[in-house]
Amino acid sequence: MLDVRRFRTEPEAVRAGLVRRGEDPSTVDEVVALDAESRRVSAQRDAVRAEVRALSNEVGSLFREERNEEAAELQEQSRLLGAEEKGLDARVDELAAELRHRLLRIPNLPADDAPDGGGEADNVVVRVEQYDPDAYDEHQRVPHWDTAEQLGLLDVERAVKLSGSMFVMYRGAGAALVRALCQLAIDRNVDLYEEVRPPTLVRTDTMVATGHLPKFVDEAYHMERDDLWAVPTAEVPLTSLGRDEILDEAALPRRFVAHTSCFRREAGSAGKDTRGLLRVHEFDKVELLAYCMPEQAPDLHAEILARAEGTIRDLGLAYRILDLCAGDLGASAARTFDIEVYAPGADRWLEVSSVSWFSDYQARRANLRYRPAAGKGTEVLHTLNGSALAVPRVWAAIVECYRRPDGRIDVPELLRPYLRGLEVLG
RNA sequence: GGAGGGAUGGCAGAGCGGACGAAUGCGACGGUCUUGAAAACCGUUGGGCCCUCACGGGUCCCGUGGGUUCGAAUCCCACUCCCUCCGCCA
Repeated sequence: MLDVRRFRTEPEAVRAGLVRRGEDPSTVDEVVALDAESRRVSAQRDAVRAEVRALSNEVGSLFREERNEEAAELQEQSRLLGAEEKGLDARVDELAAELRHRLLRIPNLPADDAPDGGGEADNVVVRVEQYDPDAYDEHQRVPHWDTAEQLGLLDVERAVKLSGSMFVMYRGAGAALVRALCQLAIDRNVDLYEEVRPPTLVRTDTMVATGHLPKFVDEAYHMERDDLWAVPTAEVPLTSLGRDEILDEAALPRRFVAHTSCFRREAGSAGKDTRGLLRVHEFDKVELLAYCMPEQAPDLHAEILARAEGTIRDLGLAYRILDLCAGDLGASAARTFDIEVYAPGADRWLEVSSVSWFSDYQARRANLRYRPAAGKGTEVLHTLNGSALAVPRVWAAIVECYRRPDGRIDVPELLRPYLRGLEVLG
């Protein structure tokens, strides 16, 4: 959520930011008007209320002095004011709710240095690593869904029997590989990041804090009976972990790493990327997330990117880094770098991590604050996050890249300790 | 799931219709004293919103939402959460 104050103090900047995203900037005027009206009415309400309080105190002391008639007179006066106050109060609530409703649906402003552009095609390729299009042999040009089914590592057919399309089941060494990848990603980050295992069913507030609600209701699984939502990423519980808390400056930055299942309905993407592991409803992911002061954010953004990238690099996969343009940024993000791995079998670049800086957008929704060591009062934190490792696509890229001429899969060096020394899958 | 009890400031804990943003204790911070520290003493010590360059002022917040009242932490209703006991259970 953007700070309403920005709408009053720099409406042009807000408008410009929304335009860069391709959003309709007319909401800015609506918010400005609502905000002005809301403050006007609440000031009025406060004044009336102050008078009622003063009168009531007066009534109290008059009764104590047994000057009952005078008291009764003031009582009547206060009653009338009370009625007026009630009306104003209702109006204040109404305006506040309306304002919040608007603000919750307005996306974050892109960072100044995020590239311009309207969509995917305008994203800037920052660099490409470990990729040589001519280096792949025929045996690596087999899609993972074929290889993995043949080797018994993946059982999509039975997963569909259990849960429907876009659910998958890993089996044997394939299941072990999932576990190995998660543990690898956690182990590489616990030096600095606190390991957390959060709940994966969360309340509505928790989903609202990260920006997944109300805008993206259709993307989320909802348990109606208990009014709980299945998290689409550990970002959701980790962001709310500190909700409504005030941290000391000395405690910052706070860093967390969490492995969770992630659930996504993938509404609107029916028929797209449906083969194998390209897009699934439920998957494992290890997420990195940090709370920090604004001035710490650039360094942390670089740090999280470096860590996510390091794991992919050390797994020996080809990848590239994209700087997302304003028009392609997620609603809550101010700046995002995507990491995409190259899958030679599917012959596609697969997004495996989105490393985002959310400025104070999520923190304001979550009411995440800190107390500066110097000065007084509280400030809103900044949040950042990125996938340390998202299993299905990395799993797929490994199966394709490391496929040997005999159709079996070499286990990347890095993962062998996590697979009891296993060198070949299948 | 059944039966009871509870929710107040950083923590502990009073208050149960009138001057209560809230006693008291602890903690924290500042000061006096001290070579330094401790002890003692004095003082300060929540957050949101609005107005103000500022000083300051107004208002809201005693789990949440509603109600009664001139006036609610205090009374009423609903909800949520927590604790204890019983049942069930990985």
